[in-house]
Amino acid sequence: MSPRQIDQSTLVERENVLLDAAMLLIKQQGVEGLTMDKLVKQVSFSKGTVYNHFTCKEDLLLGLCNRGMGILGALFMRAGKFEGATRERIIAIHFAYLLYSRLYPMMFMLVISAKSPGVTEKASTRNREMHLQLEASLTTGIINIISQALTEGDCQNPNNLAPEQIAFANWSSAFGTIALLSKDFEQCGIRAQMQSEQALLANVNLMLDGLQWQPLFSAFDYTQTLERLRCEVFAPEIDLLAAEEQALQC
Amino acid sequence: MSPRQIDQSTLVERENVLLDAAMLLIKQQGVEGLTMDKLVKQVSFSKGTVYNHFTCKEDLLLGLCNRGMGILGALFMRAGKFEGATRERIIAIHFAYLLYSRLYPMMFMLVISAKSPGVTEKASTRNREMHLQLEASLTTGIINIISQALTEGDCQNPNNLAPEQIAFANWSSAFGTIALLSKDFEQCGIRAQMQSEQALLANVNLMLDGLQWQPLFSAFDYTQTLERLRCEVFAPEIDLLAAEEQALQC
DNA sequence: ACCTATAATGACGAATCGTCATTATAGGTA
DNA sequence: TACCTATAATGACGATTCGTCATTATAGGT
Repeated sequence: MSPRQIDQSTLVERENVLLDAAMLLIKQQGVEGLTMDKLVKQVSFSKGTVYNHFTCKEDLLLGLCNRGMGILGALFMRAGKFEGATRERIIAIHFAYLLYSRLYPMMFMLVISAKSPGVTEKASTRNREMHLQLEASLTTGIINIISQALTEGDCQNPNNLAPEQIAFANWSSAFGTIALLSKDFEQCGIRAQMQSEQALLANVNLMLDGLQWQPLFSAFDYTQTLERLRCEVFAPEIDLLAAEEQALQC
Repeated sequence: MSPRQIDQSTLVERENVLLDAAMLLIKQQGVEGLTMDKLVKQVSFSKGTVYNHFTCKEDLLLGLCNRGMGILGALFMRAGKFEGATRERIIAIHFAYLLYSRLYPMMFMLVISAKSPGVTEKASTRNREMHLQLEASLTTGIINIISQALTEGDCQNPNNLAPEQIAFANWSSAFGTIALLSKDFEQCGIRAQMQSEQALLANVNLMLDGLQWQPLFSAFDYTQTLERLRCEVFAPEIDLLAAEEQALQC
């Protein structure tokens, strides 16, 4: 009547094994290097079983994207707890996004392709719903800070934008900046990293100045905020990046 | 001594035939639907000849991307000639970029993948160089407006950014906004279009306000600028979009 | 009429995706 | 214990795709 029922925990275990292997393959050979056949070879079970977890390659990609959004959410959470002005907290979130894009460049890019109809249509309902949920979770975190800044008067918002519009402006700015910067990721090295951070800081501050979000860029030393973020909040991630760079020796 | 020399003009002719066919395939079946085999079937010559024009699929994609950047450059040129304040001209360029992304959504996205190492490495030197050249041409067009605004005092630039940094901020903002908006392109319709335009306008104006680029958003009716762009400068493109929409009946 | 350097062809091998007939397995039953 | 069955796992296979390269065709010169 109930033969060979599989344990739910081993199921998620295996899914993690698959995602780990896929991330490793991507790290080694790029997104194009990720192949279902290769993935099957890396793993202790067969192709059919893999396709039992992910209905198709697109579904796997969306699964990877979702895992990344989970990681990003955790980073945002820590950034949102930064002790300082609301504007500093927003900057902290932008910084977290930049860190994420450096730690998992391919996952960052996956967000784009995951949104393209070619992927979304083919992926499983489960992963699509999870994706929407994760996305909502990320944005509400940001909107909370914005709402607080609006009510407390930090963000004077002269153009009377809705909180969602402000969140969208932030997201666009960060996404665009990082995406365009990411082409320079090849030229890695501490210097390129610093330049990325400076460019990100410049762009986000322009936008926040436009919102009249106090204190304005000219009235506060936000490089200090960045320094605190590097040393206090995100020290582990910074170390991890440095270690990776050391390993690559470039 | 010189048998069977092919005419240079037929060569570019054929390349255009190939690019046309590729664009059509993408329009019909998405980027994933573009296949070298399908492309060969669509044109009057054989696979070997196709591979004589484009060394590999990535090279073809970069070729498409370059063609798109040429089109975009032409749009930017017209936008830059908009008669009005420098701030209006910058907004005109953002608007041109949005139009481009709506006219050729896939080409807009190609810029991202064309920059990924997986594509760049494989593409031919010729197309890579052309890509860099086109990119430079696009940015200098923008930087010219920025320089003018700086010298004339329109752009007060309180944070003392270099013109290149300002150009990067503009590009990032536009790119990020449009890329994030493009997921909504499926829900086409006039209303979605208007919303996109409003969102783009809101974001770019935040950034320009941050630069203290006169006249500030609160001191000028920039929806009027948009209206002029729609009716005067880019009427043909607007009509084209409307016609496409009519054809799709969605 | 013939020759030759170049251009065009498309059959092919390798690699990929996803399927599905077959095999293995864990629990229930006699 | 021996057997049965519903579910899980397997991997060989067909269908596509990419890119190559041995073969064929062609335009100009002699």
